[in-house]
Amino acid sequence: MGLPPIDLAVFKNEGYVRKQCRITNLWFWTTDSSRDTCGDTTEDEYTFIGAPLIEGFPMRGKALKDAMREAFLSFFEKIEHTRIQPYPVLARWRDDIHLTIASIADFQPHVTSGEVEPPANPLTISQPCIRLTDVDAVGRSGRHLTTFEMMAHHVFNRPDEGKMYYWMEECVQHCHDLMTKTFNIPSHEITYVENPWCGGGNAGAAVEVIVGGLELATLVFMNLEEHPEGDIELKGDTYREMPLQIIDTGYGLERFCWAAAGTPTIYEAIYPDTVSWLKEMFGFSTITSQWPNLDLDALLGEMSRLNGIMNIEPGVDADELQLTFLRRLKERGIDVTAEQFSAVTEPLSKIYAIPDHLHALSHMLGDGLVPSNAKAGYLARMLARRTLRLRDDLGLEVSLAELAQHHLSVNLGGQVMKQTHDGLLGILQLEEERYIEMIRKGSNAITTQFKDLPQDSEYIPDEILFNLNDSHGLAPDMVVTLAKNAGWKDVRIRTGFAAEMAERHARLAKQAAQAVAEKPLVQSIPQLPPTVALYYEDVQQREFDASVLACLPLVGEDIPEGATHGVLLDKTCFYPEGGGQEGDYGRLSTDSTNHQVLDTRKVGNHVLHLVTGSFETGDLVHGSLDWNRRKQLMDHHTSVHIVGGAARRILGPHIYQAGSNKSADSGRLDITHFNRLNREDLDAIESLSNEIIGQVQRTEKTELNRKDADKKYGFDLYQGGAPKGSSIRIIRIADHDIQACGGTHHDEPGQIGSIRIVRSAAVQDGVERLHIVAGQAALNYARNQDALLRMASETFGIPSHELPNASKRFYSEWKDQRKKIEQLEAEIVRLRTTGGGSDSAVVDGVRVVIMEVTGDLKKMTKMLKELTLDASQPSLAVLGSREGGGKLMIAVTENTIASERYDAVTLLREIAPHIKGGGGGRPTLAQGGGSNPDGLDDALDAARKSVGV
RNA sequence: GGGCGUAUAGCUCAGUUGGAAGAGUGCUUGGUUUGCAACCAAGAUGUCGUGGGUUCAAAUCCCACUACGUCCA
Repeated sequence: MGLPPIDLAVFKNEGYVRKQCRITNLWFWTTDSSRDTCGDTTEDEYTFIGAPLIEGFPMRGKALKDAMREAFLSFFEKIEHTRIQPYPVLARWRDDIHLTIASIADFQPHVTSGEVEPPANPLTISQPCIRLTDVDAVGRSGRHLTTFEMMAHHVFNRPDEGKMYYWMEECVQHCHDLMTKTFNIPSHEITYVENPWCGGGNAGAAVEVIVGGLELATLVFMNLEEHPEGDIELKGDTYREMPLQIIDTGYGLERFCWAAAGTPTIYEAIYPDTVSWLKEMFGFSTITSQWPNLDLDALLGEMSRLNGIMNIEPGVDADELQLTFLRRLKERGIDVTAEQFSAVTEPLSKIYAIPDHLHALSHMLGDGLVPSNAKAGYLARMLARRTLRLRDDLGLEVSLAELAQHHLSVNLGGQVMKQTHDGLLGILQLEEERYIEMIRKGSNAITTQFKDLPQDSEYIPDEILFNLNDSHGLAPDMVVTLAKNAGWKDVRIRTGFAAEMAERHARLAKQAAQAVAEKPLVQSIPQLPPTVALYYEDVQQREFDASVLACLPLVGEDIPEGATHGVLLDKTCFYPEGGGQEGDYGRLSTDSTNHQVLDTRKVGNHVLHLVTGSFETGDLVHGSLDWNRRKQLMDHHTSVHIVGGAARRILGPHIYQAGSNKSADSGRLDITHFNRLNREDLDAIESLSNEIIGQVQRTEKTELNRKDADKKYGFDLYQGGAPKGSSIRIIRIADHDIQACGGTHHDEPGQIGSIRIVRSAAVQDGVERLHIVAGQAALNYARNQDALLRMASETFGIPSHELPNASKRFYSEWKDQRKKIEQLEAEIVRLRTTGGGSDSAVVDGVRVVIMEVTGDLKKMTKMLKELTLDASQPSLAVLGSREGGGKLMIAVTENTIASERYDAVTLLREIAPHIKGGGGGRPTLAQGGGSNPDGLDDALDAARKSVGV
């Protein structure tokens, strides 16, 4: 069974009739009984371009958005909806998405699952969203955006608890009233299309609101959840009703603005100042003035209309697409040549995309995101680089920071964000520098990789393009530009390459997605009540009595050596590994048995003690913690919070925890930051951290439900990642650091003693790892450092404070002396070979030197250079050494009678057997070694014999 | 989270199948010219990122680490 028709009284009262679309087959409601398309098809063109459908909004840009948003929100406020402030665009409360992609994302997963109360009910909101999936179409299509605001009214009904606010009838009525009364849209311009929605395991009936060919809003009635035994079938899956019935609406703020402005594209409605600023900078008027008869607004308007009804598949050939456009424009009375078309639309599509990208960047960085080469930060870098390329393609002489500054003041009205404006511009300045560096390096990579490619080549081999893109960040069309500058005048990309590269990336991503599931520690956990956690009530407690509920043999791979069983108790003060804090160790004992606890883990709601033997179910056990370890873990965990807060105060509001680990030896804290940290930064953070230890008396630990926690502290609370469940445990160290955390912490920060930041390392670009030691570990670290210094200074026989200078001096002396030795060795060779001694002879005009020397192959090479590199004295040299099992090296002077007469490799092969070895090389230089140094004399004799001296 | 790549002179980078460590620029000295720039010649500068391994022989091949870059999710 599918969904029943959406047959509402409100439609009939407003004069609507239900019809089926002849193109999409969807059912829709309209006041025009002759209408046979639903309004959102390949035959329904935009009707509002040049003829606005929403009246009363003469302004443009930010003022228009502000007025439109206010009209929407106050409309719903008047009918009992609570206005909610927008959430950040960085979805910190979720671990499945980086960016807020819809208003409902604010309430997923905990509110939509029914676990947590919504902040208000019903509520209205205008939520800035970012979607990067269609980033390629932005600017080209006339309507695509990466950033938009989703205006919404949401309702969370619980009919089983008697909480029913409103459902379809009222929802559609509100929507219709808004459209017709607030915005004065005539009823006949509005169609309501029935189109069921499903996604993420939920589904429900849905209505699309189409005005003038543009989908302005969607009303979703989410009351179904995926279930194998469900009796409702949608798109191949079965669903059943769920207790929560949610109204999820989405009204596109920018689309409303467009419909009110009637501009050729959406960008002129919402970013008019930026568009004209960039047009002027680019010199757009000099292009259009070539063709005074060209009606630009008509052309762009028709383009948008065509884009609205044409389904442009990704990967479609650009030339072919252009021909289609030209043909269809001509049908509509717009006569434009291919040359005019490209000259106008190409720069414009770039100009349009820039403010959109800046808007997304401003929001992301404004929320404290740091650009990076991985995760969410990469999305910001990608947008920054796209913007820079658009700018470069247009040849604009303006920095990214200047563009952003313009955007912040013109399109965001100087809005205050989490990140400061200076901080934001500074980050973009850095990004531009990296971009320039990437292009510089990329140009080098191109000349290297193109080395074997003839200068008149037309196509670049696929492998080179893949490689340049993936390893050097050079998109194919960028490669073409750079290659042309470097002398390959005719290169271009073959058709279909872009699609193939996308496919290749998709294939690789698919392979990577096949993640390995972790093996469980035990076969299965029996049905038991959750373990009572004593470690929160009193973090100082180290002894307790409990009864054994189950003792299970361990089966997983990730178990400590010696552990055989996992023990479940009714209660425990052993902290299980979690939130980056390692598990407790200790001992469990009864009167008769006594086993070590080698680790503690969490399995569902249960704490599993990994022990060295078995207990009987029902045993009463006494547990005792390895207190030194626990104390040290708490030192490190509380320190990590304190250091994180200190870093935020010293480095800026973008500091966010990207991960952490606390072991007995040390703590690790990964923080987001746009630069490498130097020792001065670390010293400042370290000093502030130690001040906090002295200043803050108590660590405040509270438990709040999620709704109140979000309201009170915001989303910076979730430094350690998105917590599960409706109840949030909050650790507050005065106003210095407040975060949700499930770990064990000192009641008094002073108990840590001292904190040292040992060093920092880069985990990835934009994420810096701080290594921390605290308490006893800090002391141990200092002792170890002392020992290292002591050992080193004992070797030199000097006091440790002279180590830096002494080591510098020794190192440079070592270098000088090594050079001296090489020179002397060469000198010895020279002396032994020029005196006419037994080592040197002349055979038919070729000097022959055969002698034993000391040293390895490297040294022998130097000597050979001395002997054979002088072309005025043709020479053959055979050197032998007893080092390392015996070495032989033979060289002849190149391009002389010596090299004509003698072959170094042949001679080497002839004599090498005497030292039981082999070797090889080139005819003028051969080297080899063996395992019988005693045979060296024989080998050299054999050489003398062969040459005839 | 996964893939790919890079690390060689002060700087920017070549280095072919494992077999003699290179270029450009900068530096020093000398010369020519001189308003500056420039030109010619000679010379100096190397832990081939670190640590292991394979080999007679490693900048080169293998492994680990460190630093950096880049693409995808």
